[in-house]
Amino acid sequence: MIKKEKKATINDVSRLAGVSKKTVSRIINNSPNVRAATREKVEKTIKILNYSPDPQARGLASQRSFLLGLVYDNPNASYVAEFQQGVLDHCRSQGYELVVHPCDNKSVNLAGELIRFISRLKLDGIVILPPLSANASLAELIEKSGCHCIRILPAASEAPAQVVQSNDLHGVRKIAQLLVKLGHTEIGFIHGPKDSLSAKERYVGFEKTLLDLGVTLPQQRIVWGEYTFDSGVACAEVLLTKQPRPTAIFASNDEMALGVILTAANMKIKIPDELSVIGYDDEPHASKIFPSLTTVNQNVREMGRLAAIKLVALCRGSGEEDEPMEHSVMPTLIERQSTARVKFKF
Amino acid sequence: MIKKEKKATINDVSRLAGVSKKTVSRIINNSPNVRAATREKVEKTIKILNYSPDPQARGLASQRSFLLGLVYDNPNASYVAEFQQGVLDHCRSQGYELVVHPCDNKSVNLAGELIRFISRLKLDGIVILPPLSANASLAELIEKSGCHCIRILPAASEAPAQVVQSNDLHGVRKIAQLLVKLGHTEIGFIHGPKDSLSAKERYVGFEKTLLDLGVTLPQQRIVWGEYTFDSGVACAEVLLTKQPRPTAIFASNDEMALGVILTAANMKIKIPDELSVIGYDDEPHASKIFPSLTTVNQNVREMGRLAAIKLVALCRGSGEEDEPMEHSVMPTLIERQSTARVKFKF
DNA sequence: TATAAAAATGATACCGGTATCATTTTTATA
DNA sequence: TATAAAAATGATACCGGTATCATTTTTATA
Repeated sequence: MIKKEKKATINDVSRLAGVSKKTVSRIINNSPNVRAATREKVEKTIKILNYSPDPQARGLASQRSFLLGLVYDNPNASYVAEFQQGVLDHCRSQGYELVVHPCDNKSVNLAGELIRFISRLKLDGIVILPPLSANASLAELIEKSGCHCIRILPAASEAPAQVVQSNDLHGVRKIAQLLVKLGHTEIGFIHGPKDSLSAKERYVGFEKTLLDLGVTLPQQRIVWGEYTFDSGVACAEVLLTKQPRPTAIFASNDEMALGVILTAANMKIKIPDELSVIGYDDEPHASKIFPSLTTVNQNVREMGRLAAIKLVALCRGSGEEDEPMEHSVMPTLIERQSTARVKFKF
Repeated sequence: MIKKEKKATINDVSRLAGVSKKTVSRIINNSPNVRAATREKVEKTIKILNYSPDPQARGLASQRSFLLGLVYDNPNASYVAEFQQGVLDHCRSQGYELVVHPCDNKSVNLAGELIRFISRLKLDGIVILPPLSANASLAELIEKSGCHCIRILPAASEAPAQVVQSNDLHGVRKIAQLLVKLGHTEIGFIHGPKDSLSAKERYVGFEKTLLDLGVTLPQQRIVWGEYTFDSGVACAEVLLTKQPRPTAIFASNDEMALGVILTAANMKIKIPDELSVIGYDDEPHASKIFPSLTTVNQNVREMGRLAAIKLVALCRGSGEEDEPMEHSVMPTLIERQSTARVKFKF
């Protein structure tokens, strides 16, 4: 039962169908100007021979590859994995495969390296994840090299043409609303890294929404973290030792929120009775700790799917004329145990 | 400063170097029978033109692709991401790129789908992660289709030829030794899924080591989980309500151990004073919860690197003759806050 | 119905490498 | 030094598709 039957080629198909191989090629590529009868006949033959075109040959002849690249330097494995899954959700059914390419944001010749990667594999398109995606000139360079390029960015940051946005504004608005609804007025905020677009957007949106709801976020309640667990610990220590103590802390990502929870535990501060904590990202473990973490799910997989849809459309050269595509993904607030109505003030 | 200079081809190199393109090809592929002087001359020319061969053309002509595949159906994103990173550590410097291919273990025609994936892209080799890797006939089928294949498996399970092993035996031995050293004799064990090789190996090795150290693991202290958080919660409830209560629980993976920790917290059982908990995997959050989790790090990235080394060697056709390669990766026990010396008995 | 224009199809070169086998050059042997 | 064997190199076909442009067929118009 060895299935080592030789793969059918375009020549086999054209011979059996009684047409030229160029016609078969037209049908494979959905070119116009093929009679319906011819198309049907050839498609039947393709099915009979179980033919599928050789991507390498196709690529060599047409200077394409039917490969997409995923470029990232992201410490958050689950983010990358989920995104990757979303991309594959769409692109595999479209005949594209995905090549993953982690790289180093601090690398001296990142652009050169990426260009080489792209040209070596003749990638049809790539998706750049944050924080690499913040580098607009990098994306420009890549576009210039003839490779389509979708960047993942927070909502406010850029024109939506080659961008898929996570609507962080919406996410932090929900958070601010929740905290105010629960009666919190003394709120601490842990800011993300200075060069992070999402960090900035989360800050701006959070503060503005609070203000709209009549709550101020004073400077001494804002501390700067690095999106890491350790920085979360450090920031929490600062916030929780200042008097009066805040009754709630919003950390700009889950990683730092976990640091807050740990620090509170060490300081015997009860969550959520004495302190509400909110994160952002809904990492896999956010629901599996005690107390489980109230946070925002970015719907990363959906973002990946959207990015793939846009990218494949671009590669097919049909991006512009079609109806404008969805490009912003709404995050979802997820309430868990780490938030509660204010009981005391300090 | 647009760098749209046309990519140099093998013809450019051969012309400039004054040799035939077949000779250039020989040098690219490290073929024997090339004079040193010729090689040097051509290599200089390659450098001057910044030439690198087109993988598609190469693949089309030689029926290879210089692509490796990573096939998995693994719920643990960080495991996959780390492994992926390890593979790339090696294979990128060797001129190979990585195509990721998540798939569904329960899919009816998994084998067929994988074979199509491989033949479409003419993958040179693939790595299969657990639990898919347990399916020996799948691997055989793939080998038969002409694609090299490395499986990741627990140590005891198979001949090391096309296998990279995680030495779970070593890991659980360390765990048993730690628990006994801390004075535990009333130990609960949460078994992994029935069809999981690692689950079985962890159980067998753990029980045997305990026995060697004079501690028995009675049947009623063994409960069956599914490597999921929820099953960990359920198993913990069973173990912690039976009298006498165990003073320690080893859950076969971190996910379930987190369930134990949560359950203990809900039952007001203090960790580690009243209960020691150990997991397996060292997931990213194991160190970031309270109490932080004692567990075993599998050195997944190193396993990925090893798998890539073996796979690339196989693809080059040099797997057999060389010195036998390392094929078993030793895990590392990591002691954290969730384990302590026995204080009470129940 | 004849003819022009448009649509459908095909012949052939080509993408950039490697494989095969022939030829040339070098080295070893008589 | 002549000759045979081995090593190095090259000419050409080929991998399996697409692009270009020519040719054939169909449709629209006079």
